[in-house]
Formats: sequence, structure tokens, C-alpha cells
Amino acid sequence: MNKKRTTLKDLAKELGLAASTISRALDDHPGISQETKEKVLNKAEELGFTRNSIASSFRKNKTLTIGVIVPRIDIHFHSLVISGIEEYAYKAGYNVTIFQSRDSIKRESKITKILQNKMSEGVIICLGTETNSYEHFEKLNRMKIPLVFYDRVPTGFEANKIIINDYESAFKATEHLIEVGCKRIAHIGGSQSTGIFKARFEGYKAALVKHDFPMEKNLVHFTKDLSYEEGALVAKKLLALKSRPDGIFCSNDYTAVSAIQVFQKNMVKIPQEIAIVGFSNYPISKIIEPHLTTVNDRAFEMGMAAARLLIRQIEEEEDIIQTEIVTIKTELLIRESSTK
Amino acid sequence: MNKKRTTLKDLAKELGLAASTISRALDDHPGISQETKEKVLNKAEELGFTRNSIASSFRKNKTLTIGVIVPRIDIHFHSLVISGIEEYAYKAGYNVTIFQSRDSIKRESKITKILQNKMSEGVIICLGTETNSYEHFEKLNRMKIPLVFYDRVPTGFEANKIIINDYESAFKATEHLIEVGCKRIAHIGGSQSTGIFKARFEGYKAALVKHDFPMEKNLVHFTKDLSYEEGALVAKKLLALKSRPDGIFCSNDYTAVSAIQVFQKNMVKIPQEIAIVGFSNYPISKIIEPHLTTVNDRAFEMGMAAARLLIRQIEEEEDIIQTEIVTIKTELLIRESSTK
DNA sequence: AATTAAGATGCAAACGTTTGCATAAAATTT
DNA sequence: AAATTTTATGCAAACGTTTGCATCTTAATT
Repeated sequence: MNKKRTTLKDLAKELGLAASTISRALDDHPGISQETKEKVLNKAEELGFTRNSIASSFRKNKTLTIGVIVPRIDIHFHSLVISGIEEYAYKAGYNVTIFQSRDSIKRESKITKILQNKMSEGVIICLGTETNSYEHFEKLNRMKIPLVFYDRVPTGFEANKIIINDYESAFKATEHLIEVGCKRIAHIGGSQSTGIFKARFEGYKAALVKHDFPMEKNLVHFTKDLSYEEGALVAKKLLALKSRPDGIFCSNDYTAVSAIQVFQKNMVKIPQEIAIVGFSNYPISKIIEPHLTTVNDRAFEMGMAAARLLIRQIEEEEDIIQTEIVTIKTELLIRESSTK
Repeated sequence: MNKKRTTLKDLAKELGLAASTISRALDDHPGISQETKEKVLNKAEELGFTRNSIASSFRKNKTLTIGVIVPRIDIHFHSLVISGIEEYAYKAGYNVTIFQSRDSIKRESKITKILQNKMSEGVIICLGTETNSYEHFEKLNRMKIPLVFYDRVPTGFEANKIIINDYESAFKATEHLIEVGCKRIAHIGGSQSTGIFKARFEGYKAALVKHDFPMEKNLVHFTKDLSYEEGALVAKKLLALKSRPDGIFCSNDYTAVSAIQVFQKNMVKIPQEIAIVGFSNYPISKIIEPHLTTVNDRAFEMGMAAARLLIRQIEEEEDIIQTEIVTIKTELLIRESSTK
């Protein structure tokens, strides 16, 4: 005695109309009389009828669903991006299915297959660290499923991308340190095989060059993961130098925060003796004392932009495949860690 | 010249077999010969065939999709829970569609309708703050769609729930303060109309009672949102008292952290003069100096448990509707903020 | 009044997969 | 060798919605 769902046909029978008429009435089709539309609407309400959207998807070949693949959901940056994606997608009538690759290319590849079968109409991706080939995405491309990458985007693979201008943001952050009077600026960077961290380093270098500062090798340190722990390690190295830097540009907020703490423990005053700038505007940056100057990477807006671009490509009539690269404007949030 | 997907029928034609045979072969059905299975598998590979799972869902009336409704994705606690849900669901072959209610009951209700139409097979929910009636969920219940609530769960509404023992966790946290020698313990609590925060307060009280400590009214403060700012406000009030507390149990980590900072700015030593315990094990708790003693609420495990319970209920043959309440074990993470 | 146009509704096929039942062929038992 | 069982495959309907086209009614135009 499983209670069956009410279907279009049930409604049709009740009203003595054809299923097609009901369908059109619910769609507010111009060819259906106002009178009938009202009758249908009322009856639908009465019987608690709602369309079976799986059947609809099946028939129309449209699922109104987009997939999102991120390395991990519980990284604050990604959760903000997903939030932005969901927000835009919801308003546009799309649903969002999420997957974590957990940085495994195998899992990433399997997920693309699932999305293919599930007839996802488009996919938003942040690549995992392992990912160095893009065959699994090419397959989606061949099936005309639009893709949008964000943050960690593929290189040498034409695709839609949502990025920030890491180079320019780093440049401005470094220049800000120069403007507040720093003379010798260090850099705590990320893995140089990752595009965004390389770009941040380049931006740092460019600012030094512009202002005729020499680049001192022993002031530049690259970490593996930009982890809190690695940040402390580098900070200790900088602390041990006979002539310490008076400013540091860090490629993320974790290393910046741990550097602040290391210096403070060693009685080095922030920002008076060393000014510090981070990157990403993590919640911690507004809590640490002194509050951290950092680059707002506008993760939420990235998500919105990714969803907007994807949905536009899904709904575009033309089949002229073209890719877009959208750059989100960042802003330097100047706080106490750099205001001498 | 839209490239059409290869279908079962295409495969069937290619091989001179019936579509049903292909379908069964791909399912490794026992009635199909090994030889045929191999031929089918090879041809499928060759033509890049994958099942259209929308058609399959439609036919089988099974979508292998679960919905998740959270107030906001970018709250760290929720992103951890979602991560746990995704992890379990992925391994069980289910997909996860996420929605943010943004604490609006209207949006929450609309989402339940979408999930109904989309034939979600089950839903995991953390209620929004506005939610005080459960009709929209009752409707899902009536359609035999299993529901699992976590964290903010409905009261007076029989349902599956994943919770932690807030009372006991608070009790232990407070007792820990007593054990390290605190004599006068304050409490920074959340809105008492929210079950979990009331339970934490009750646990605090019970620990005091057990150890024959009086409850001092002016040491107990309830905030609206347990926000960082409110924590600072309460901390300042406590600071202004002629006889200050020597320990504080806070209902979350934000208020605990801001209290630490307020005290430190006023030259009050943590933990020597005031020991502090938080709740939730936010990332900040391991960064703030001194590191914060806090209750690990095991958000990831909550997500796993929610998905496990939901999927079990989805797949259960029996129709005996029963609800389960799962309590996740917490642990007190003792760090420097409370070790005198 | 005859013709045409416009308006409202119905018919039936289609989407791709699954599944109960039927059938055919081969293997086994009598 | 006939009867029976087993094994392998095919047939056809069904799932609920959508959509092009056909049909029928009514209104507008000649």
C-alpha cells in the first residue's frame, strides 16, 4: 500500500483533460485558456501534485544540476566559494552537487564519470594537487559539458577560468610595505610549481625592482604547504639573521599569523620592528593581535562568478566554443600588522 | 550535428543483441553468458558508452541522491559536517546536493519542495534560526523520504537526530576547571532558547552543584550569537568585577578567544589568573596563545553518522517507521589555556 | 452564409532504461 | 528418443513528462 505520487495523468483523469493540457497549463502556456489554467492549478494544489522532475529531466534532457569538485569542503576558502556558487545557482534555478577529490586524481577522474552519467549540465572545478593531466576533463569537453575552473586552474589547457590577479595583488601588498617605510622585505612563499604562488612571488619581486630594492636571497623562503608550522620555521630563520628584515609579505594568512606569533614570543614588536602582510583574508586575520593586513581574495564572489559563467555557457544557444578567463578584483585590507 | 550520446540501443544494434541483454550484461546478471558479458563490456568501452543515469533513475524510481540543507556552508562547523556527509555518501554510491537556507524558513521550505520533486531519497538538515514549525518536513515524512537532523534539531517533533551530549560535555569542561583548581567559574553562554546552549549551561550548573560551588549570578552571561564581539563585551564586564572569576567556561570558541584577548590586553595572565575553556574546537583554538582548551564536537564524524543513518533508512526494507537519536561522543582537548 | 482565422484541447510518440515473462537452444534426465 | 530441466536471450511494456501535429470549436472576416 505504498502511497503513489500523483502524476499528470491522475490530474488529467480527475479533470477530464489530457495530460498534455495539464502540462501546458502548469507552464502557463499561451494556448491554454485562463479558465482551464485556474482549474488545473486548483486541482494540483488540492491533490498536492508536483511535477516529477526526474521524468521531466529525462524527457527534456535537462537536469538543471551543476557539479562542483573541490579538493576539500572544509577548507574555508572552498566553503566560501561553494557558498557563492550555491547562492547564484539557487537563484538561477540550478542545483549543486558537491564532490571532494581529496587531492586524488583517481577520485577526481571517477567523479567526472559520475557527473557525465548523471547528466550534470556543467562542472566547476578546483584542481587537486596531484592533477597534472586533464584527459578526464577533456572527455567532459567532448560531451559539450561546460567547465569552469577556479583558483587552481589547469595550465596549457584552454578552459574557462576564474582567477584573481595574484601577481598584481602581491605587487600591491609588497608596495604597501614599502610605502609604510619598510626597507628590507622578506617573502614567505608557497610551492613554486603552483601557478598562483609563483605569481605572488613574481609580484613581490616586481615591487622590489620598481622601487630599486635589491632582492636578498636569504630573505626569500619557499614552503611546501604554506602551513602554520612551516611559517613558524621560516620566521625563526629570519629571526636568526644578523640583520633582520623589517617587513614580510606572506603568500597566505597561516604563515603570516605564525610568523607574528614567533616574533612576538621573541619580543619583536609587530608592526614597529617588522610589518607583516598576509594573503587570503582568513577569519583568523581579524582575530590575531595585531590584526593582519591581508589581501581579500573575495572567495564568495569567485563562486558567484564561476556559477554565473557556467550557467551562461550552459544556456547559450550558440555552439561556438569559446573560453573565458575572468579575473576577480582583490583588495588590500590594511590592518594593524602593517601600520607603523 | 549535435553528437548524440551512445545508448543501450546503439550498443545492442552494434552487437546484434537486445537492449535488455546489454543492460543485464552490464549489471553482471547471472543469466547472461560470460562470453556475451565480455563482448558487451568491450564494445561499451570502445564506444565510450556509459549509462544515462537519469533514465535509469526515472525507470527505477531511485536517484541515489541525498539533499543537505544547512543555514550556511561557510560556517566551519557545517563545512566539516558536509565533508563527513560527502565522504560517507560517496563511498556508498550516493550524491550530495547542497542547499543553504540562510536561516530563512521561507527558503528552507522552498528547498524541501525542490528536494521532493527532484526525488531526493533522503535529506539531512540543520535547522535555520527562524524555523519554529515543521510542516514542510512533515510533508517529506508523509512521502516516506527519510530525514536526519543534526546540531540544531527540532523539538517536539519525532525525528532522526544526530547530536552531541552538550550537557555532559559542558559538565566535563566545567569539572576540568574545578580540577585544575578554579574556585569561581564564570560562564559565557548562548541564547537560552536554543536547546544546545541551554544544555551547556545546565551542564555547567550541574558541575558546580556536584562540587558544592555556589552559582554566582554575576558570573553568568548569556549572549545573543556567541559572537567574537559579544565575548569581548562580557569579558570586559567580568574584568570590571571587584572580585574576578578565576575560570570561565564559554559555550563556543569565538567568545573564549576574545575573552583571552581582552584579559591579556589588561595584563591578566591566562591561565594563571583566569583559566579558560571553549567549545567546538575551531581552528583558531590551536593558534591563539595560549592554545585553547575546548570540546571537540567531532563535526566530521557527525556528518558521517548522519549520512550512515540516512542511507540505512533509505535502504531498509521494512516500513516500520522508527526514529533514531545518535549521540556522538565528544572529547575535552586540554591545552594551555586551562593548565595552570 | 460561406470562408478563414484564431483559440483550445487532444493524440500519440518519444526520451533510455529496466524487468517480468516468453521463447529458443542446449544440456540433462528419464 | 522423448521429456524435462537449465541456460541464454529477446519481446514489449512501463516509468511521467513533453511536444509537434491534428482536430475540433468558436469567432472574425469576407
